[in-house]
This record gives sequence, C-alpha cells and structure tokens, in this order.
Amino acid sequence: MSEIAIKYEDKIVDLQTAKELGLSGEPIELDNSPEALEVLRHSTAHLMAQAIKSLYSDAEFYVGPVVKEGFYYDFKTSAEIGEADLKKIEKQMLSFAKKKYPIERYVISKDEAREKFKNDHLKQAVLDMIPDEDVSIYKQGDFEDLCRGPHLPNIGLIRYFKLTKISGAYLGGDSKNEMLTRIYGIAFATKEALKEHMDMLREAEKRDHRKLGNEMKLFTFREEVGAGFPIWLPAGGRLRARLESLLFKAHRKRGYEPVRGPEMLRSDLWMTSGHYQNYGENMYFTKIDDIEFGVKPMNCVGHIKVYEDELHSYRDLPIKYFEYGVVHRHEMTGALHGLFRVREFTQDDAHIFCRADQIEEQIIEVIDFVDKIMSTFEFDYKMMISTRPDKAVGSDEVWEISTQALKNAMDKHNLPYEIDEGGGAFYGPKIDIKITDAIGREWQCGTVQLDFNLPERFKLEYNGENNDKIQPVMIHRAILGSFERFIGILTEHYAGEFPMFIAPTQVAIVPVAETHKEYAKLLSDKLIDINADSEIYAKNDSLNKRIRTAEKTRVPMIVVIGDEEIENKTVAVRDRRTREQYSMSEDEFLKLIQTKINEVNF
RNA sequence: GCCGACAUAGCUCAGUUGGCUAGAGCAGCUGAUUUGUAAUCAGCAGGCCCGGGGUUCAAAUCCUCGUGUCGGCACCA
Repeated sequence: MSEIAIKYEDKIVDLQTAKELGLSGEPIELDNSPEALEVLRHSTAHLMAQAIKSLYSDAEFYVGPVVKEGFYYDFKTSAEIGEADLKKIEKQMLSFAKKKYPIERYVISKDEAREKFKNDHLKQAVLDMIPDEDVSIYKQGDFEDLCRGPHLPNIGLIRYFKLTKISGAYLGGDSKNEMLTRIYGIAFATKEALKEHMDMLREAEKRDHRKLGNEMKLFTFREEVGAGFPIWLPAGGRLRARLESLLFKAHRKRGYEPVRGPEMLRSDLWMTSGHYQNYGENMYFTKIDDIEFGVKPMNCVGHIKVYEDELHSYRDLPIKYFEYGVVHRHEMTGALHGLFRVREFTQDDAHIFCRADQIEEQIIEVIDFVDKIMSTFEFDYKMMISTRPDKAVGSDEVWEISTQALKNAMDKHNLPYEIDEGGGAFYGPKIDIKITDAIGREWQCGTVQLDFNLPERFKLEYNGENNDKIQPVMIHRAILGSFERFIGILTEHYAGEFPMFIAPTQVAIVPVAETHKEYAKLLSDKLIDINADSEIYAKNDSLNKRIRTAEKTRVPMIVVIGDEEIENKTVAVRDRRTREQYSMSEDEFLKLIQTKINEVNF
C-alpha cells in the first residue's frame, strides 16, 4: 500500500502540495477509507478526462467532482457519445494508467490560466467562479487540467474503476444553460471493493419496485393508458387496502375527520388560492359549459370549503380533516419513474385548522405520528425544513414567522433537521420527511407545512372568546406522502417480502391432492373471518411445483394440507425465509395469523 | 422539457452485413398423471415485430415523426 496524501489540519493535502508548501501530517494510504477514496476518485475523474480528450480532441471540460455515488465529469464535444462508448473510454483510461504518468502540480496566475485554456469556454466558466488570484494546474502526461486537487501522486495507482452512466447535465445545473455530457464512474482501491459495489448495485436492481411490481402483479402501466398513470392490480389493491384501513384507524384515533373534496374545482378558486398563478403549469384544466375548471393538484382547497361550511368556535380548534386525496399533476416526461413519480396519485392528506398558540403542539403531534409509522416499517428517515421558494405568496414577514415557528418546534424537542433553502411550498414553509430507496436515492414522503397564506386568501375565521373574528392557521400534512410512492419504497425496502400485516396475501394453502381441496377451502374461509387473505394452490401440477409457485409470490406463510393434517386438525407450515417446516394445530395457526395481522397499530 | 439508450408473444429474451413461413423458455389452454415441501409428461394455441410516414425488388432490421420505457439533468409526493 502506498501513501497518497497527508492529513493536515483536518484537510486532505496531496503529496505534491505538501512537498511544495513543506507541510507534514498523518499519512493517508491508498485504501478504501473515505479520505483515500476521495483522492482516488477525483484522480480517476481526471484520468477519464484525459482519455476523453485523447479520443475526442475537441472536448472541453467543465467540472469533475467526487460525489456520493462516485465521481463524474461534465464536458462537451461535437461527437455523439452513447453508452456503447463507455467501454472504449475505459480501455483508453487503462492504457494511460499503465504508462504510470506522475501527476504534477504547479501554480499559475488566473490570467495565465485564462490564456492557457483560451480555447475551452467551459474552463473559462470555471475560472469565473474562482475568487482566488492564483490557480493550480495538475498535469499527467500531456494532459493538463485546472483543479484544486487533491490528487494521487501517479495515475498508475488507478486500477479498479468502472464508468457507470452517461447522461446529459445542464451547465451549472441550470436548465436555461446549454447541456453538457456527463459520465459517472466509480473507483476503489481494491478489486474486491469494486466487485462488492457492483454486486450491491445488482442486488438493488433486484429490489427495484418496478421489477417486483410486475413480478408480483402489484401494479402496471400501459402505453395506451398514458404515461404516469398507474393501474393497480388485485395483489397491489389488497396491499394498498390494508395500508389504507390501518391508517384510517390511526387518523380516527388522533381526532381526524374523514372528508372529501371534488376532483375538480372552478378556476376562480385556484386563482384565490394562488395555485393558478403559482402552480398552474403543473395543473390540468378543462371546460364545462364555458366555465374553466382545474383538476386538483392538492386537496387543501376542498378542505377549506369543508371548513367554511359552518362557523367555528375557538373551543373547537384544532379541527383536523383528512382524505385519501387523488391528485393530478403534470410532471415532466423525464421525471416519471415507476410509482415514485406519477401524474395521478393519492395522498394521505390532512389539514389542521388551529389557533396560533396551538401550532407547536400540533406540529409535534404530527411528527410523532410520522415517527410511529416510519419506525413500524423500520425506515430511517431524515427531516428537512424547506424555506421560501422563488414563486411564493404572502409577505416576507409571514414567511419569517412561520419558518421560525417550524424551527422552534423542532429545536424545542431536540429533533434534528437540515435546511433546504427555497424548497418550500408556494404558500408556506415545510418540514419534509425523506426516506431512502434501495439504491440510496432519497425520496420525499411525508410533509408538514405551515400556512398563514391560504387562511388569509380565503378569509377563514373562527370566533374568539370575545366573539371576535380570528384567522386560523392551517397545517397541511401527509405522512406517507402518497400511497404510490410509499408502496414503491416499501416494496424495495422489503424486497417484496412484505410483513404479514400488509402482505397482499397472508397465507398460501397447498392441498396435497385433489381430495384435500375441500378442506383447504374451509380453512380459507376461516382465514377470511379473521381478515386474512389466502390463495389455494390446487392446480393440476405436482406438489413441488405448486410450492415453488407459492414461494415465488413471496407470501409470508405457506401451509400444506394432506391426510395427516385433516385427520389431526393441524397445518404443516413452511416459513418464507428459512424454508423450514413445522406443524401446528389449526387453532394455534389461526390465532398466530390473527396476532400477526393485528400486532401493528399506528 | 433536455442529453443518451431502448421498444419482438401475457412475462423474460434470441433473431447475423436488409433476403425463405419471426424463434425459445416461463405463463395460458387440452389431455394423461393425484402427487408430502422449489419446476411430471405430451400436445395446442399465442405476433400489425410500439404507431404513422418514407427509402428499397425486398424492412423486425435503414431514415423520419410520434408514443412509451430506461439512465441521468432540470423539476417534485
């Protein structure tokens, strides 16, 4: 193992820089530590750039940073590069690596750098962003790149890497700018680590909810139906229904009232709410007898109309309405992604109308609710406070007060959070709950939004103790976010092996021979009585085949029924994970299923 | 929406530089078999090769415009 850099004042300093500045510190060896990988991957990005430059001589380079999933480099060339070219570039990289060019570093002034890269408009853009007077250049062979480092001492150290993805990426991350080509890659210090990483990706692929959803017949999409409109199949329907009914009970326990608003409302209302102006490009509109209607992208307006249906006293607050609200949003084609991003979805949505002095307790109550559910499913999640976006309604002052209120509530209860600057809803700041999918992508699920604007816009009020008219505060919240996304994430989280209480089918019953079919049906009926779904595998196939088929559906329990079982009133249980078999009495079995189904309450 | 890739049976995939009647496995149907814990055997059926338009003697294959999907970017539950 060789030394590649040193740690100096908690910073990684490469050997070239350390030598130049005469620094010394704890050595960093080339291993799979985060520090070493940072240096290795950064240098691999440069090696890739060198290879690209040699293959596409007009290539210009923007930035090539190390990121969570490896590294990338953004560049531009007149050549069309596709996935097939990655192999070619990898090969070129290896041949350069074999030459073991040392990576040299020197410093020049920014003006000199401008001159040096005068034919590269992307490097000029990079130079524009650098405030310093002097910049460093790294050189390997005849390839030079403007870079802050740190880098390996020699490109020969780069051996175990893979280019993983190619795509477009906007210059500076802004869709108004030109699009560059981006190639992602990954590198490790050892062959084993690289292999492990690739295995992990393959494993994640197996969990992909789109693949499992298809295999397990949970949901489907069809071209002739339209992009982004999921079709729920029977198995998915059962899973979803279980989740819905559990959650319904949980809402009722916490004082939420079920309500329901219409699917579309007159456009005037969307103007009052501000959706028309601030969210209109995501909405679908239609006309009925010359009056324009907007299909709801959110449920708040409907719930406001419920609130307006009667007068409210300060004694009645908080009032909590909930709805499994179907919403439609015009998502861009490129954003659609299985159940994670669709154009029609159902939110577990609720709106809490409360007094200003109830905000904190209400927010904390919602966060407790979220925690109850996420911990039941064993999800890690993190919370983000999102502040005022560019497109927003309401005064700065109101935004400041409401954002502060969210922070206060979190701080007071020692709840950790990150800040997402400008990520709020147009009507108020929010706390987002983000959970992670099988391959580490984070998805926003639950959300708690504090809103002083819609109550103002709709002139909502309640009677105070002195019979004065006071404006309530609105809290918008969703726990799962949407059934679609949440079930997608659940599918990946459990790799399709759903726990008993939400599994589409609780029990697979396999009768040994035809003569046991009748008894299987009786057992199935008993299961329905305790709210468990079962499927009887009585097709004209071998017993082995039917057990195999049942296994493949990932059903939590398989029971085999034959002469022995019928005679003794027992069932032969086969466990999903261990594939072990054991026998238990039918009564015990039914009790067990019942317990497993009922053990979860949010 | 942008960059790149892809679209063949219900599913997973073959199909050579444009050239015979487009194939396989699984699933489905029919029959035989009635099975004790991960694939019994045989037969049958199943295709506007994503959709329009074009090039060609000839198109699943080449071009073009759509639609959909995938990987990212941008945007978001």
